[in-house]
Amino acid sequence: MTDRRSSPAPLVAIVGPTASGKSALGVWLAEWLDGEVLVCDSTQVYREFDIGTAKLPPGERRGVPHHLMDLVEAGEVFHAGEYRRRAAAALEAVVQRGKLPIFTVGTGLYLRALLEGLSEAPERSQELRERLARRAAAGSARLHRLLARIDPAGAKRIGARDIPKMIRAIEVRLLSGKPLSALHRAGRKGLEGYRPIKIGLAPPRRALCERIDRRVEAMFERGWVEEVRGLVARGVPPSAKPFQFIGYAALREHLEAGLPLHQAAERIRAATRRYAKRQMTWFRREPGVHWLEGFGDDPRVAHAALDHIQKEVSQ
RNA sequence: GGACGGGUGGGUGAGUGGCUAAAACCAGCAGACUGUAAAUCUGCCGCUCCUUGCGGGCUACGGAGGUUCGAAUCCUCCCCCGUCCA
Repeated sequence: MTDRRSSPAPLVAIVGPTASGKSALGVWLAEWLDGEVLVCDSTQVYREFDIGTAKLPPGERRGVPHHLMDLVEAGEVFHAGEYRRRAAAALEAVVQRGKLPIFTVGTGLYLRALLEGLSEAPERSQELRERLARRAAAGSARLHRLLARIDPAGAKRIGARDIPKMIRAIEVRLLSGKPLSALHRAGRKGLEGYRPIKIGLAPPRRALCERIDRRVEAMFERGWVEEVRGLVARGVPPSAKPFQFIGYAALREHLEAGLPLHQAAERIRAATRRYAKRQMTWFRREPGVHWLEGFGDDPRVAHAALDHIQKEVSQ
């Protein structure tokens, strides 16, 4: 469908660590360029987990439509493949409307899944995973030996303690009959008909850490603890995926096990810093990013981003 | 004033004569990651030198001395911190 267009449609992607101002820049650019925002974030797809996942509150969206948020319930499993499907559809719809699509990207894997596609590998199988998880409980070494037997190349690439990745590789091998590495070698089909323009936000580390601290504080002021209390009251189980997101487990512990709030807050700040670091590690390898050293809400950075996009679009 | 307990690397904290630049955890730094990715995993983490080696030198367990072939670990004095007694 998308490849029918005469010339590739521009697509803006703003990448950067958490709290670098992607959302603010997204809205600002959308206003200037007649665009719509598409969120690329593995946590914001969950409904009701709003404050801790840093969803831009509707009041701050200034009328700019935001897509790919609030897609599933807490109990549902969501993954890169699902994101790719939904994002491709949402993207197409935005372009059909004649608007510029602007992705705000916190989850690098999801952007890659959308732009470069995923290999032809089978989807998750819950039953198989449960069996493998039981096996892993007896020690990750057993899993690794199994993997080494059925997919030697995969076993070499995946750490012997990296249970989730081993499970995925074994799952693929058992379900498809082929090793994951072979499927990867076979290549993947990327998104066609679009020309990505990638903007990277890279504020100085020190300043970013300060931002993170302040944002965590602001989340508390917005009622994050109340949000978690409500989720618990509604019966969302601790095993639900979004309770793995930064802060939610700690706040649950605060509410249910008496973890002092200041300790929970400190844990949250530290976890967020580490997360920002991992995001930077990922994004540094992202090809074709035009990096800007500052926050997305800094007018100079915003104008530099705008200039760059306008130049790229007019080419 | 007296009696105990304690002062260890950025933090918590193990270590009670050599195997200890000193466990473990956290923080920090670097990295990996194609279907739960805000997840998961890996390496580094006193300073320094080179021929980068299970290499050399230096500094380090509150402070100063001492015992010993050898001390974070034992002894003496001093300085802090906590608890208790006066």
